[in-house]
Amino acid sequence: MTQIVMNNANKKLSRIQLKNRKKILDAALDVFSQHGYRGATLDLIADAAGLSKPNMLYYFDSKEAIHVELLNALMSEWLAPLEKLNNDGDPLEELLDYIDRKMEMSRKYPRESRLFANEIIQGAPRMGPHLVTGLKPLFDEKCGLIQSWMDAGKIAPTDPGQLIFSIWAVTQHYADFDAQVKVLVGDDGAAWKKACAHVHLMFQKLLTT
Amino acid sequence: MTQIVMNNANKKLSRIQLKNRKKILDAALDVFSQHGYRGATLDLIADAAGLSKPNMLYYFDSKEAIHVELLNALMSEWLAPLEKLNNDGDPLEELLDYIDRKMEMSRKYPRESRLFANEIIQGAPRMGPHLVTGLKPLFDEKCGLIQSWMDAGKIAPTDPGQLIFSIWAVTQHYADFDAQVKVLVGDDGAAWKKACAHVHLMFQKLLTT
DNA sequence: ATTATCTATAGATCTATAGATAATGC
DNA sequence: ATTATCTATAGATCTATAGATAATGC
Repeated sequence: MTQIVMNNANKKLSRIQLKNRKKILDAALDVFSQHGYRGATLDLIADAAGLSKPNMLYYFDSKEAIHVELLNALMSEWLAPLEKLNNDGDPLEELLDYIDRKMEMSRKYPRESRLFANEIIQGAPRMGPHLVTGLKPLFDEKCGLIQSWMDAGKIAPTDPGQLIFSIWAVTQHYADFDAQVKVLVGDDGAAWKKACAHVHLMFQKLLTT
Repeated sequence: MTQIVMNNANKKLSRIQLKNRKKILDAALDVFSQHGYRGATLDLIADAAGLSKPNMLYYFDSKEAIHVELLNALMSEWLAPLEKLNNDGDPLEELLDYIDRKMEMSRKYPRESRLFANEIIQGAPRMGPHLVTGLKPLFDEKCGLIQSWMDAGKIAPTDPGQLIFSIWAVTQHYADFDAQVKVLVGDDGAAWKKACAHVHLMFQKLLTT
């Protein structure tokens, strides 16, 4: 199941290759994030990409290859906001900025959030190794940083790992559970502003004494 | 797609009927919550239930009928903890109790949480009407109650709806993203206690001034 | 008599490939 | 010459049903 994909970077791609691969990946992101891996079909993806099914398989070896490519790309995009968290500025500001960035990502990239959520909910069958090799080291490093801030009395003490979980949970909720949020409070700009204000306030209180 | 299922309650079911339906629903909860609707197959469910596929379809008309039955049952179980939130006790205590109940449910019923999450992430294709008729009225009612507590100065002011979202997000995260939580902090009892303590603290701070 | 289960399979859907044809780059 | 696209279809998987047989309740 889990397979290493040699993403032969030294093979030059023509302009058409690049353009069509991009179209396919964008279409696949639509379809996989909405239907999950199994619910997605090559027909749906090909239609969305505006290509025939066999032509699409000229660009990618298989359905799984498309999915793996998406998850690879997603992992680095997903880690970026956390990577930016560092010791340069004021700890509280750093963390609140991180939270704001995550809210921004939820609004701008809900498909990516749902792709990830689908994968994790189903037990990370194709992403497990990525979590161990990519996410965990970064997570541990940032937990250490946050712990040092707490030890120095710069922010209120709590468990750093659990803090990160709760940030992820709250911010990604707006992308992943959008269908529910829409039913309950609508999805106009006003609701979104309330959401941002609430989330900001919540973590501000948590992190100050 | 969306269809009303007349769950003829006046048709008496034999003991075998009851037992086998229960076995099927339990197996289906396993399979649907892990693989999503499309990823689940009748073969997987029948195997898990210990019945042949045709025999299973003697008890339920179709794959979708099984899923609908699960979602129906889920909706009431899912609303129960929120329903208990009322004006009897101290507002802060009421809310913190609700949060503790939700954490408990995440630990005890992760399959139900994931079944629900799968459905919502994919746009609630089979549950949309349930959300409108079942969840929304209760949500609105409890938002009103929480708002009245805030107005009376019993708890710190914030948006009641967003408060409920953040409670759901944080508590359900431990069930839905369990695969990720396990990779990052393991899943021993110690990690769980930390989680409960963190979540409790977070909302306690949020709700007090 | 009614309820429950089994074998066999129809019919739909889905991934992937074979092999021919058209378009493009040098 | 190489790259890209198309038609047609093989082979696997999946939902659901038909129709026969076994088990159970009165």
